[in-house]
Amino acid sequence: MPKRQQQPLLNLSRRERQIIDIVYRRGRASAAEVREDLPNAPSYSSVRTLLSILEQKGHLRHVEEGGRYVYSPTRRRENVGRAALRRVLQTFYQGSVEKTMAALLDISESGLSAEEMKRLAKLIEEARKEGR
Amino acid sequence: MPKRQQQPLLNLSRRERQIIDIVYRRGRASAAEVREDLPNAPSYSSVRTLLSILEQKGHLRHVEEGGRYVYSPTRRRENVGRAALRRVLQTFYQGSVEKTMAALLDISESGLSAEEMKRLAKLIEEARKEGR
DNA sequence: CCCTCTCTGCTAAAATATTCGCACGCACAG
DNA sequence: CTGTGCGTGCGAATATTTTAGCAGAGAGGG
Repeated sequence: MPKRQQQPLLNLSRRERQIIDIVYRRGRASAAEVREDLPNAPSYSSVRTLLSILEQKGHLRHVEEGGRYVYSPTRRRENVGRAALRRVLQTFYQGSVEKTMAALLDISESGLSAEEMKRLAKLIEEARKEGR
Repeated sequence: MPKRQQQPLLNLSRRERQIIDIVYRRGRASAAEVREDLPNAPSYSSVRTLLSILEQKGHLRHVEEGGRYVYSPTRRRENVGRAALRRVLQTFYQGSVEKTMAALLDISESGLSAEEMKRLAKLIEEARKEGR
């Protein structure tokens, strides 16, 4: 059985990380779009090179669309997000889900709608019932 | 006003990131301890070099203790954690606190105690009242 | 048909990061 | 006092990352 690497994304270089983040945020993106979002954007050429590398490493795939390449992640956003959450949880909140959630609530000054609050309360209630 | 960099930690190289993560997890650590936790650990000498660099960049500080250097983060774990959370939130959950929390609950198969559940429900309730 | 624009693949230089060896200082046991 | 163990700082080789230039292909306007 091939040993699965737990956190492939943690092995990326700085630029690679920035780029893959952008692709995850957007869902899919062309080289030009990625470049738009890059801080201290290098040349178009450089961006393309990095995208190729990321594809070669298996993190991205592309489809041709109107003559240009549009990239998207190979791993589901959901799974990668979970891994990232776990890392934050362990690194900054000593593994405490409660602490992390408190921080999360704190972040959202922008406001959770009453609707969302309700659904969240329900989620927690359910989790409790399931004895998790 | 000096322009404050939003995410200094995002500008770190791979090794630097690994190391600073370890220091945050442990709270404080000597070069030897950091080395223990490093995947594919390089020589002790290399670890020390990286620690110095991180200190020079302002991410770590050290105190001498029993003749050796013990490093700790300069920025509060709390703040850095929040920034990291924000990033995950934006990158993988489209900025939805609700989605992120759902994922967080999902992660914690290990179990939240009834106590924790209760406190969480309360937190959410409070947030709601505050109309956030 | 020809020119122009935008894209890709390939290649190589430049910049950074990563690694480690060596010399020196200090504490302590013998 | 002297040798040994452990830690630091410095300097430099090596490896990786990052950048960008150049040639060729295809689409579309005039």
